[in-house]
Amino acid sequence: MRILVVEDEAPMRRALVETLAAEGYRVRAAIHGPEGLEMAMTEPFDLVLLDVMMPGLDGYAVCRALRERGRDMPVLMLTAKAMVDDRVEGLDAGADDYLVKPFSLRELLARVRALLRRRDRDLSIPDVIAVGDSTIHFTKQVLIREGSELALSAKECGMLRLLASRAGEVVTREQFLDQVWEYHAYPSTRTVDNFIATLRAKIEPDPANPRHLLTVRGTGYKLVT
Amino acid sequence: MRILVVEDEAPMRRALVETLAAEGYRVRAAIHGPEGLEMAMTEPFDLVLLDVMMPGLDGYAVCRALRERGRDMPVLMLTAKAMVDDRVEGLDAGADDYLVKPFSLRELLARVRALLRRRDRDLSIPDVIAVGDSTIHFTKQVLIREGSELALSAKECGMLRLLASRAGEVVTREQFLDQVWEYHAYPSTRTVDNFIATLRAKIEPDPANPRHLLTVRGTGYKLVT
DNA sequence: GATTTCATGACCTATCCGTGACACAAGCTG
DNA sequence: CAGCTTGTGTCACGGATAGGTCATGAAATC
Repeated sequence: MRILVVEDEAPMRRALVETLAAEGYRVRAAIHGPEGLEMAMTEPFDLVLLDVMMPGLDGYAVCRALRERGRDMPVLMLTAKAMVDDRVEGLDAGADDYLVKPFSLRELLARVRALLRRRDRDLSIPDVIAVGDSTIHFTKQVLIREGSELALSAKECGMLRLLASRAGEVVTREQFLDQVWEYHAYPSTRTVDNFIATLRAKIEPDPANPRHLLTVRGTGYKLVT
Repeated sequence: MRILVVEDEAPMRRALVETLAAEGYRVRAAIHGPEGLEMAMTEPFDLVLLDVMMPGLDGYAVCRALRERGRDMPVLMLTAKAMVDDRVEGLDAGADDYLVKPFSLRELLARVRALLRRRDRDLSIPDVIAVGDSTIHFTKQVLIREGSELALSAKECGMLRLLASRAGEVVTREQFLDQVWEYHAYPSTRTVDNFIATLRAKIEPDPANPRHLLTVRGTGYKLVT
């Protein structure tokens, strides 16, 4: 398996290359966006590891350019930010997965393996989804029900996105905190419950008897569309 | 779960030990690198909490020494620095996760839980399994039989997961309590029997004559798919 | 500085879990 | 084979606990 690493910071680049090479991957490295794009266009790679924060052409731009030119190999973004908004930009740009710095080497390898294993599965979700009689527009951050438009806050939107990406599956409170909240912000798990309440008030016809945003006692919540 | 704390500053060390102990973890502390290394090599720990900034043998060196000697328990680094170079050094050294000071104790606990859980997940079984004419979805926490969907409680799901990961083999009541229940909860072994009964009611066509969830008298239970 | 958004704690409720009691089944013993 | 013993099935009740909800305050955003 051939992997392209695009990372401008030398120590991190070296660490990535060495780690991946030690696992038996054939690794090549680019030191900035344009070089990475050039290499990805002219050589065959099975996966691209892309730092978001680079001077000049950043990770998003490189990824977008790749997709526009028809390259569909999985792209794993390395970002210092965990906010949903950034993920949205990355997903729009065509990234397949994210790794938030600082990350462990094991985690990196696990993600790389996962992407290579099921590379043709589309992890992104549509920008517009239907839940019951509601319609949710993620980029607009609104929910439309019975003709009226309700605004969704950033966290509400992030929670819905996570739930929708794993529709029918149980999402734990810790997973919400990991994925939706900032890397360093760790509110109590009760905060999650409160957001569920406000989401229910907006989505459910009868919030006291939820039919879409279900509680799974002892574990978390799940979304049934 | 046993946790080793290696931290030279007394107030921080005390805070860590007390917080973790209050959560029910069995905690031991070392006041400098060599002592921590010695303890980690001679006693069994499930996780190591390692301060980076210590006089003499620093956290990176301790971590690297542990890995070189074959210890592979998760290591959580505590660092005051968020610089890339330091992260890279930590990755090289074999750390699994980072906490950048100052951090909240809640965040600490969340990361500890996450690291400990990651190990349990390696009971790698498929997300969907078939038992008799039932289908079990673990991430959805449901059991489907004859077209209808039955909810599984957290404990029920955990017991099934353990049984399935060792299909055909006998699982003792003690093993159920160890793996499925939380570390500080230790109910009587009869509780296990009760859960078996409710599982049979959901899985078995004729619960009085179990064909899949079999009793092994004097030992425990086993799952035959 | 006003308004929206987020975080926390307290109180209440529903329910799931844990226990003990009893009945019954399976082994063992003589 | 009868009787004893030990282990398991089942049931119902009480209590612990997780989640719903609300009010309050902090923080961010404009």
